[in-house]
Amino acid sequence: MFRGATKVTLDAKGRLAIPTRYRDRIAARSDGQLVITVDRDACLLIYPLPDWEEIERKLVRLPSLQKRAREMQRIMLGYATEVDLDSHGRILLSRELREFAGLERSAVLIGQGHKFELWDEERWNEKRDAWLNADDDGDLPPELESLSL
Amino acid sequence: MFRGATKVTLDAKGRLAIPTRYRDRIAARSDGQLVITVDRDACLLIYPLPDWEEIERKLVRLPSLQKRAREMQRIMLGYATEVDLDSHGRILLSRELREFAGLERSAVLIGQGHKFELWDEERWNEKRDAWLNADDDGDLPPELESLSL
DNA sequence: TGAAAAGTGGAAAAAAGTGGGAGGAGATGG
DNA sequence: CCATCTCCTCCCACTTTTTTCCACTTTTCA
Repeated sequence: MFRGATKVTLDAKGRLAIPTRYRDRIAARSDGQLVITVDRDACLLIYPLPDWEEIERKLVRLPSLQKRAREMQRIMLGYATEVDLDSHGRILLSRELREFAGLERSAVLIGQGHKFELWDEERWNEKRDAWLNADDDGDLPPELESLSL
Repeated sequence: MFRGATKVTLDAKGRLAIPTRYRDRIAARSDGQLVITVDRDACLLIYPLPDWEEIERKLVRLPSLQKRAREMQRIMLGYATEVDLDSHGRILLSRELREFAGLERSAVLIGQGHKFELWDEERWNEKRDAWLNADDDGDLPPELESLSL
């Protein structure tokens, strides 16, 4: 399980150092191979290669007559880029991916189970605050209401 | 069961000494491994690893189509950070977590059953006073009204 | 009041992050 | 089709951060 939020910085060439605590797991799972694609919420998704391949199989099987499904497929597959960790544990984000997610220098890497999300720091803070402050008296899904933390 | 409120101080590196009376129980339950994440009320939650893993299982099972559920999941999993007690019973709080909870130096550690809450002292005092002074004649949920203390 | 335990801070060593430069592949235009 | 230029990639070196370990201070309990 990937967990936890880490502030990261992109250098002038668009390189991003993966936090050390994740590297062993990535090396073990996919020998340092990752796939990056885009998400609806203007962030990037980063998967170890085998996990991505599973997603990909599901995507391809989507009924391609449905408009929404085709759109999803086009976008997620279309942006999916395979990258390797360099000798210092960094990955290179293509210009296209950076532009899509509005990434300049400061970013936040969020562990989400079997994948990561990468956000421009400012966008992340805004979204997070919006989610936290959302007033949801009464309209919380029952599964969530009853979840005692 | 963790109980009681303790004033604690963070040092310049963001380290926090766990009060001694809890250490044996933490060592027994999780060999000194804790998971820290964030709460909606701008404080941190601290769980022994096995207790957190149970929460995590529940979170992952949430219906991921529901927007609110996904948001909760993103934030709680996203901030969840695993830490170990050092040789002096201290844990290190990452910059990200400290910033989220507005933690500087003075903090309050609150025992809450199977977890702890960690508050910036000033925020805690304000919130506590606000809760105590809240006037809620009649609009308490029935579960609470009928609870005889 | 003294001894022991806990709390606190700091220094040194190790590791990670960051940036720059050289070499090479591919693109572009003559 | 070749020459040249640009962009990308790989590698090295330096800086900063993190971690670990130790020492001193403060508190607690006998």
